[in-house]
Amino acid sequence: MQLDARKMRILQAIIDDYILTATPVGSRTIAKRSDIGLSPATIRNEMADLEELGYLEQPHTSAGRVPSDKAYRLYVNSIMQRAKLSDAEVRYIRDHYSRRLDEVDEVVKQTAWVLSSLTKYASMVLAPQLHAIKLKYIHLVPIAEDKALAIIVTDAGMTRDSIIRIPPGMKQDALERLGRALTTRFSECRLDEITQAQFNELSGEVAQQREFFDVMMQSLRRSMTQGGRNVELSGATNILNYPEYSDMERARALLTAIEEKDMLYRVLTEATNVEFSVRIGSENEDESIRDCSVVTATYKIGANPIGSFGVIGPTRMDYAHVLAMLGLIGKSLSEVLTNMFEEERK
Amino acid sequence: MQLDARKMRILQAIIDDYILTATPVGSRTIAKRSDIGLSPATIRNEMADLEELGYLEQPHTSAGRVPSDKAYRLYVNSIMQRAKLSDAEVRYIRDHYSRRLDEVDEVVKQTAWVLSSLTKYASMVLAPQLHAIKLKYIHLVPIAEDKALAIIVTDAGMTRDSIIRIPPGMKQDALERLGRALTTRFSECRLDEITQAQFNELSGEVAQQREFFDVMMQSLRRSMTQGGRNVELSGATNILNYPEYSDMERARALLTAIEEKDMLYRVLTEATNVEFSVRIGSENEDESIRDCSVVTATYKIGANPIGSFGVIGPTRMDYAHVLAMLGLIGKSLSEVLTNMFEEERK
DNA sequence: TTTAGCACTCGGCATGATTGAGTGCTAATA
DNA sequence: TATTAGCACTCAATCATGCCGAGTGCTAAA
Repeated sequence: MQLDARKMRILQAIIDDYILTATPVGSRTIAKRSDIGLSPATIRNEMADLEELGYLEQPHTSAGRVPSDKAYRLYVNSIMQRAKLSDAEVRYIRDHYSRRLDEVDEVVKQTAWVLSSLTKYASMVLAPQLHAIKLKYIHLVPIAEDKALAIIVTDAGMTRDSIIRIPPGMKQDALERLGRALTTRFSECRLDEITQAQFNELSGEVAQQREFFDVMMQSLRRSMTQGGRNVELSGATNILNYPEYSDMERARALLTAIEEKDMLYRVLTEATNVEFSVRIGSENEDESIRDCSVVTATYKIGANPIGSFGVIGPTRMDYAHVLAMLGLIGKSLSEVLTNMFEEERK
Repeated sequence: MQLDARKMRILQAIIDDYILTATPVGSRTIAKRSDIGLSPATIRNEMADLEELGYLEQPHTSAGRVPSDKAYRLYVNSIMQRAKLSDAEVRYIRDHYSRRLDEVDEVVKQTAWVLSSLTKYASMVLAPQLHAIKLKYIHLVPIAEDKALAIIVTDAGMTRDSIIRIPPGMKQDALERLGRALTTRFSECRLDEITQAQFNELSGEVAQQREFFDVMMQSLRRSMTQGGRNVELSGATNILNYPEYSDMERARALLTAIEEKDMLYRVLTEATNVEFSVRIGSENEDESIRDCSVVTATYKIGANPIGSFGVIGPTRMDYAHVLAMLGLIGKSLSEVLTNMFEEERK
């Protein structure tokens, strides 16, 4: 069902106004806008049509109209124009990412903070899913009679290490051979996809070291997974500023759901598959955020999408603006993280 | 100014009632309690006295009385009896700490969760301040031509390691000598107290390696400090359940202050000096929590107090009960962490 | 097809009366 | 002298009431 141009314009005007004011908008308000040039009565007729088509809703007779989720969806898909960030915004973001940042945690927190303070919505950042990154080398270096250092180097130039106990009697050259064998077998594999089963496929001398292998993988995997389920949150209380949450019960329900983080983790991991995602109200899987919108974007290390981040806010969100911000922040975040690991490689 | 026994009993009755109901308590309510045996009129006289002495406050004429901060202080210091946890509570705590927990982060999160879900207040846990822990050994082990592994072992049996580049031409035995020199000099020192100045005191061959030392210390310190400023938060939205925060403005102000975490970090680091601490309303340094109470306790690794944790809630908090919980949780937390690092030593 | 006009709806707000919990004071009582 | 009953008074909370204004739908005229 295609809407004619006039209905489109009226709908857009209603959405624009509602995003700004959060109060149901009436026919007079729209009529007064210079660029429409129709009387309230005409607008009323059109509005009645739009309501019938499911784009508008009336909280009660004698109130104005409110855009429905369907309207926002149409807005995001067809009406909305790409927004441009203000100079101040661009500078703010640039500034925050040009600072010295040398801990992943810090960058993640920073991002959450920048995002929530710029958008005034609740922001969330999924920590990098390092376990999803690809292996390049495994080195095994003896450091004492019964201990060795296992070092893995990944795709993106990141290294992780871990001290492990080695079986008595294992000599340096055996260790080196094992390292090489593992490297040829598992190079290009994702760390979380390396299983015992795959190890068992290996034969010869290497196959003897199964127990040793298990311990090593567990230890390495742990140091990669480190904080991988972590969701950094910022500005959750921002939502208390929006009149749609002036009702305590609603506010509490949403805040509680956000604070739990489980749900956010679900939403964000799913969102790691698409560069940008917009979920409006009832489009959300999760019950507790069916009256909010969630907008997310992904970030990368090198060329691998490795995590996602975004905001939660009322459905009358300024989608164009938020998307523009997510774009720039995602770019900056990816750069910083990529540099961080590249540098580690040296 | 000592209160006579009867005033004491009346005050206690008022506090008990107010903690339960959060509504100003009147003379009739107290008189009806079987164990007092006085008429409302008498109680009124006593209440007037207590008000004059600063233990009670009246929100307005014709309302009942509300205990003042001073009253709670008296209650905590002199009236309150040591509370006993219910079997269910003890079991709940025990259960949560007997699970397999092998990441510090996890234990910290767990603690915050247990605390907030049991108390129904907002809970906070300061991550272990590992930089405050004492050094035992420094080992330096060559692993490649230009790289070595620096390993430190602490007091509590914890180890941390870090790969560092070594100056060209440095041989294995020189490395070992340096390690020994550093160990004798810095054993028993806190990691965050080792400065370049102290290094400069060293003389001979070792003193040549100043740059190398700097890099190493920085790298080690970073891996110890890891997450040290972190404050884990849980159940912040619990405070929305208390009628004292049914006013949106107040609720938002408090939630925002809590969410910021800076203030909590300040409060908790300070609280790491005393085993238990109770700060009632205006006793709090920080403006934003002058109408709450903060109760904290410390936890240890081995014998070293290494962090603290606690709750934030309305001043009419059930102090005795909360303190009992903090006691048991602190004990469990200390045990788990101590085991964790002891085990690492093996 | 558009618009002016009109009757109608309904939430929000100010007003005012009522209620009830609680107080302080005074005078009687033990 | 300490306690208590009685009474006048205060004040927040609650509820009914009426009014206002923003907004609608419908009809008839342009």
